[in-house]
Amino acid sequence: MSRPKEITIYDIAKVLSLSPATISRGLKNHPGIRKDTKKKILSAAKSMGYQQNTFASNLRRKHSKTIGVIVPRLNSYFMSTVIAGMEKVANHNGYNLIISQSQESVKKEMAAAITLYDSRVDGLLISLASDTKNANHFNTYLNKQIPLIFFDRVIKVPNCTCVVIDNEKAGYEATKHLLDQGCKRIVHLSGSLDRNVYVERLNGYKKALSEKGIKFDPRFIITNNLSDKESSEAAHTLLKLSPAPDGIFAANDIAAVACIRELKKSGKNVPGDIAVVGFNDDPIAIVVEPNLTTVHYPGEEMGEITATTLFNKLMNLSSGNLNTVVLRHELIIRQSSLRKKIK
Amino acid sequence: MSRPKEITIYDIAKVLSLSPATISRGLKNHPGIRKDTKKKILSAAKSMGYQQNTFASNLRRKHSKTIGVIVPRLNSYFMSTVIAGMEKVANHNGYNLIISQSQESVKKEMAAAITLYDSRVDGLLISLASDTKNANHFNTYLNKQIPLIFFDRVIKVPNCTCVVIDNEKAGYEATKHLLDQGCKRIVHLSGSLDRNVYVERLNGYKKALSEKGIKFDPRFIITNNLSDKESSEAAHTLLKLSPAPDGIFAANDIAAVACIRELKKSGKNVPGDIAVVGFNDDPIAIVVEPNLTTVHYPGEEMGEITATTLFNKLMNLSSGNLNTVVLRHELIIRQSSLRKKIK
DNA sequence: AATAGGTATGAAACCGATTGAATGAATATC
DNA sequence: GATATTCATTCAATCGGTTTCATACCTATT
Repeated sequence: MSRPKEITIYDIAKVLSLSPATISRGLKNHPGIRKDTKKKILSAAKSMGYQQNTFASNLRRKHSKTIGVIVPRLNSYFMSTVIAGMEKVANHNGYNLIISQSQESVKKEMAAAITLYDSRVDGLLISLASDTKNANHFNTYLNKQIPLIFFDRVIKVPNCTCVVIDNEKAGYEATKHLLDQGCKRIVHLSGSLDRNVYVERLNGYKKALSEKGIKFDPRFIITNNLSDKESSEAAHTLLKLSPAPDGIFAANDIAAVACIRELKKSGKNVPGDIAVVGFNDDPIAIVVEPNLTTVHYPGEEMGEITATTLFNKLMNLSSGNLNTVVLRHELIIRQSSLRKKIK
Repeated sequence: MSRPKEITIYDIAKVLSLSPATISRGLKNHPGIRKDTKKKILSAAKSMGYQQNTFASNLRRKHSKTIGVIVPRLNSYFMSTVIAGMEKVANHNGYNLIISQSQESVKKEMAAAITLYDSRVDGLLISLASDTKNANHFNTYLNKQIPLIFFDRVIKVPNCTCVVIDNEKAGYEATKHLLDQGCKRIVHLSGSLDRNVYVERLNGYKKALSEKGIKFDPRFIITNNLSDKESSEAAHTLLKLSPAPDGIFAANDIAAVACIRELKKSGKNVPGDIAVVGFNDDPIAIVVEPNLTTVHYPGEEMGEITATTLFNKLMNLSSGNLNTVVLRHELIIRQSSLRKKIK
């Protein structure tokens, strides 16, 4: 019943009458080992069922071949796509991914940071919780010079790369598009204004308005957690505004779709009465009717690039020292905002 | 530039003039250490910024406090929800989650199994790739008695628990519902028939048909990868069938929604001409028009229960020895299949 | 006072791979 | 033929926490 004993390099050494040092070197293809010895070692290892003990190796080499990921939530389309991209790159480089959810809470984010630190991750990829105000809880990493990469929901920290899109520009484009469609009173549905992504989208919104000479009206900004539930409520709040809004720019697609659903229920026509633009290009965008105009945002690519940047940094490549990586985004115009023919 | 040195229990021992053994014991609340000594140790550890080296600990104790997860893909709503549930439970028990994607390929599944084995995971949670035929690549785990739990896409392996829903019953209910709505020629859109979930749903479909005395027609079974793309094509194939089908039972919601979209494009009325039922209850189900009738399937709960079962097994609780855990599912009836008033 | 029992701590081996320095053998150099 | 150089392998220390066994000290028992 007891577990069969592990095969170690000592066992192999004994069988081949060599020293453990030679086995270790042979196994990792060290140049100073003769080719036929290597071959013998490899085949013995295989036939004996040797599997290396990562702990011993990690303990000695002081790295883990593991990277940590902290995200607010795993179960959004965007986030799972990002992580799929990271996993691909990590796996390809022989690294493992340890994933933690902050559940949008700094407290859990701090706890996760500590746990992952104890697990001696070689680097950390982070998308911040909605109520995180600063990066102090990552100081242990900074002191130890363990690379930190922020993606999507980022914060400026010296020597840490951020991987983002140009949220302000995207917000500007989304809003400008609504204005171009003849909207005059655009509501912006936003998330926590502690987070760059939402502040910047809001700034883009403001910029587009001011460019058109439209005065910014704070009553037209509704912030919530952008969930289906709270956004449905927001839709009703927004219906009571007067003068009535004729456009909505929502900071994610879930919120936009919730609004469309509620507006339709209340007998409004989308885009006729109210045009709607979302953000993310989730799969629901092409399912909702009318199809949702939204900002496309390359999730998998963001994951891949974030992970690649980390590896570059770990290998001391200059490309790992970028301050910010800005990915392309694209406003995808569909029916939910189209009041005019596209010129 | 060099990394600041790590604080070890030896450093603490020196400062407090105690032995490393005492520090180790004090830190983990060993009963044989005096209370005030413990207090001293704890406070010194804290003020010196001690963080335990997991590798050293794992090396000695021969466990990793890490569990491995292998899934076909991360970026589906269902799967990310399952993993969110697992992460919650793991985190709560002080365990980390290492996640790998098989990308629906046995080869990658095998590679992931090896990597995770090398990482000495304490247990493995698996949902199989679409082309996996047997569980031989998990033999190393079985030999070492490392617990394996399969979820959703499972295979029978001695001593391994499976966490599933009753797919046959769900398939039966979905089909029966269509029959009750007056459908006579129901197409079943299925995935790889190497996978239990799809075979069982198909069996349920067959059972419902035979119960109504309807002869099973293999031309009415279309199998593909259930992606949006292939399912759109399937929709066109199915439109050419004669006699024309009047119902579709799709094995996931993505496929069902793709069908609805294509059918509508071709001028068909859903549910009037063709009633549609999906599987999974993805968020798109309540966005597509008409809203999709589908089998609800508790993702987060499945993740939590799978992880909990593993922990029970690790702690040798009898509840960890169940052969199969079957979760509740529910057919949620919405517009896409409703041709009659609900009685 | 001598012995037993219990408690708090320490010494040292151990987990298994890695690696700088040392060794020995074979080959090259003058 | 003696010395230098190269090559292949080994020695032994190291990473840092855990754990078994031993030890020292104190209290309780007779």
